Amino acid sequence: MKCIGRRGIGGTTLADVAREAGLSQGIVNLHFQSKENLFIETLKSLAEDYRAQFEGALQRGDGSPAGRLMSLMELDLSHSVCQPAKLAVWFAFWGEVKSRPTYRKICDEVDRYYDEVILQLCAEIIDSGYYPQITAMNVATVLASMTNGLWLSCLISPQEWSRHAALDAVHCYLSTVFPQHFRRSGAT
Amino acid sequence: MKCIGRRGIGGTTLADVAREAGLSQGIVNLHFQSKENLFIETLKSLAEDYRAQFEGALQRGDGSPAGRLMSLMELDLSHSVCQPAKLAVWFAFWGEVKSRPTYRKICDEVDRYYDEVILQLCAEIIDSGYYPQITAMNVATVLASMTNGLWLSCLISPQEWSRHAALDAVHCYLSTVFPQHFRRSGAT
Amino acid sequence: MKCIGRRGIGGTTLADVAREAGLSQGIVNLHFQSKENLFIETLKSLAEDYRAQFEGALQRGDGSPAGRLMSLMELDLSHSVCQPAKLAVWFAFWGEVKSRPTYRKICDEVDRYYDEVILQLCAEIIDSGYYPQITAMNVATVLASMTNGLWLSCLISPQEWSRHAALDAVHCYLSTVFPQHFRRSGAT
Amino acid sequence: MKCIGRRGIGGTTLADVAREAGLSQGIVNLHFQSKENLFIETLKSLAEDYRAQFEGALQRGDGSPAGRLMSLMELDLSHSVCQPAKLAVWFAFWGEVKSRPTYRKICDEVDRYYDEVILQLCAEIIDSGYYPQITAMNVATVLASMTNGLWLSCLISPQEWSRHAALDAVHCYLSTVFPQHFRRSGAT
DNA sequence: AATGAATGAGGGTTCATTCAT
DNA sequence: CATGAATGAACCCTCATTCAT
Repeated sequence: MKCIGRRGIGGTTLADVAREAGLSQGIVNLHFQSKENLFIETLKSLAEDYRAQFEGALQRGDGSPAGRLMSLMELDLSHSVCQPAKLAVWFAFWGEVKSRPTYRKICDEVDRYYDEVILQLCAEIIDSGYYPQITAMNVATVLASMTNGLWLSCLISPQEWSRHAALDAVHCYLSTVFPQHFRRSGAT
Repeated sequence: MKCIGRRGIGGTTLADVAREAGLSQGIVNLHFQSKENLFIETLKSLAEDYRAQFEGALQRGDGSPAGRLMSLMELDLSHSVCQPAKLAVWFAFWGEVKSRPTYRKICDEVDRYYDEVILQLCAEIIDSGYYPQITAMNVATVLASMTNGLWLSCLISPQEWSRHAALDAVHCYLSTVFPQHFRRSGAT
Repeated sequence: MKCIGRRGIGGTTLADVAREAGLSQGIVNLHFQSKENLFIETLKSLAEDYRAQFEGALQRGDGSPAGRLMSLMELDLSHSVCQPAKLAVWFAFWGEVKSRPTYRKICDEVDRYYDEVILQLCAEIIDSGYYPQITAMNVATVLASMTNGLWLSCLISPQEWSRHAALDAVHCYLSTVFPQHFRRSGAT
Repeated sequence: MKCIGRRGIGGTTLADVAREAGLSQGIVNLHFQSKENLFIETLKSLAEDYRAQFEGALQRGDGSPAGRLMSLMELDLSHSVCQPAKLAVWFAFWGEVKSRPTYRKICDEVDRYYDEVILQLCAEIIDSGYYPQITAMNVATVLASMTNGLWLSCLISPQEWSRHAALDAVHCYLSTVFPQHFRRSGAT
């Protein structure tokens, strides 16, 4: 991941990886069979890492759907997830998704699970309140796409981009659509 | 762009490009000096193309800030912008942004202009209504990041992804934050 | 010649030559048929130029063999012949002589003529004096090789190399072997 | 060196070198990093080889300055140094000296050391005799340039050129300028 | 007579992969 | 298990040469 973050996927050579790991070049192929497979395992590990944090965030909080939803949003905009070095790796893989079906499959799986959980939480929130004009699908779509989009800003203009402003925007949005569940924070 | 869409940036060779263009390999370097420069020109052209459509969308509509804002959102979710083949190229470049400062500069410029216009439109909408609890910044952040995020979904799960559902989500969001300017549509 | 002097023979491209001449690339081949032929014509021209100066030097002076010989030596160490830019071209061709028989033939012709004239002059000098222990061949060999060798010094260490010191060495040599014909100059 | 001798510097390809060495093409760059560096190492090796022979020649002989000087001259006109194949490599590099500062530096170093030693030997000879009209500088200049020039003859007209005639000329010259140290040989 | 866009072979170089040790 | 020298295919790029204009 360090290498991909530094030089991109196309610019990463097995020699780089071996050097970074302090190992010989041969051992990389011995363990991963091929460069392609190394990348796939990297992506899998990246996905698994994210999923673990995701599960952790779900456990945290007061247990209410709104709390868990907020917890997930905070994760997506946390320092851990938003580091440009890590995001660069995600975008590197997304950039190859079109031409590598295997990458797409893994990314798709993460996305699907993410969407599913968000959708479920939104549904629970709507069920436990009175929101006649809102569908869970609409809110879930907005939330899921927002975080992805915010990451792009983080990647492209890292210095100017403020995680707090983003979190503020998310909270503002939630308090607008779900006023009964999310308290209005003072606008910054 | 065809080649990048098919094979990614790393997988695109000058031989591919030349074959696709029905020309000899030498002529590519004669006109573009280097592969790197060819990619930069490609990105510039992509950015210019988007900008042209962007300006076009700004002119369309009834001229009101709300109309223009909606027009931009419709553009971002239009068939023209959302074709996976085109998005693949954008993501291919975003995937390299971290390791190629030149790519970042071009992408950043597009983003900056986009954000600026959206922010201005939101500010005008807020000025022409009564929205004491909303800041233009918050709404602009949500909108800008949403479209980027929706493109990722379009890229990763193209078959399932519905542009209309996304547009619906955007409209739902706008009618929630700006009820005086955006009529509530029937939920899908 | 300018191009060869700057970049060497291997580094000279037809595009360089055309640019230097302020002409199009096509016209070079139209006139010279091929790059190889252009180089051959260049070498021929270089040889002819030298030969013209050589003949000129032979006419100059008082007409005596000793005077003509000295005149030739002065030519070889003159500013016109010793300019590094020109010498570089000669050495560039000599560097290719082994692998290009045509180059060798031209260089050989120049050399042969040079040796022949020098030898003849030395013979005349010996005949018109009393030098029982000297053969014309020996002196001619020394003189001919000296000038070639002095050029190499001029090429390799141009800044430190003094044409006057070289000329001094030549004169010193001649006054030693042919004391009746060359006056001893004050040693520098 | 074999390849350079056969095809010149510009005509030598890495494929040639690899084939000559019985190795793959990749390994050449693995060891030498670049073609340019391969040539530099070649020139260095050539220079070192010559220097080793030079030192060897200095040790040989009776130890007197005159003996050592003659020994060096004999080296320069020896079969080992004068083989056209080797000279071709030297001239190939000299032909590029103008456009390759690195080549010049290496050649210059060899030359400088050579000149210095010859000059010193001449000075010692003059000191140990009575030569009021000769300067060490003059003789050193003649000797140093002669050998270089004789090499050119050897390269250009190898078949006709006789090392013995050249050595004879050198000896004749030395016996003329330093009659007390060099015995007059019978003229050929 | 002259142009310069276009060709395509061949160059140097990189790098995933193999394999003797 | 591990190494790293070696391979060779494929890359980008250069450039002599051609040819329609």
